[in-house]
Amino acid sequence: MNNDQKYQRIWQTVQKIPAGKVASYGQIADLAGLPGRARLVGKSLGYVPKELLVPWYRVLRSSGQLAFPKGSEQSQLQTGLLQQEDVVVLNNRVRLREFLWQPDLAELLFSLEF
DNA sequence: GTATTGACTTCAT
DNA sequence: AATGAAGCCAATA
Repeated sequence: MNNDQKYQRIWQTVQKIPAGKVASYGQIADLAGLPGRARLVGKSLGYVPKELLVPWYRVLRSSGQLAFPKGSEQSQLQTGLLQQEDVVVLNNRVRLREFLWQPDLAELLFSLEF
């Protein structure tokens, strides 16, 4: 399996995150069938083609922290996009107890059909 | 080949 | 709660 395919799977998986919810890099890696590859997920989100419409901003660290430093250009953009869908971002962090995406696995894996 | 890098995660302070 | 070390692993160089 080549890189493009891995990236495609990651992007597809990220597209399944519903508006108003967030997921962690590691979680997306697992769901995409690439366990242990959290860092690859981050990398691939930097490569999303602009015409593809992947909600990269719904992906955060396992701690709920945004991946970018507080106050950075990117973190501000991400915060804005999340707040547009009523996700509360406080101090560069999202409350996972409230906003973490918890998909039905059987349904999700079927809908992905790798 | 080896070495470094990183939109990460976990565990121990 | 915050910080840092160690672990992680594919992609690059």
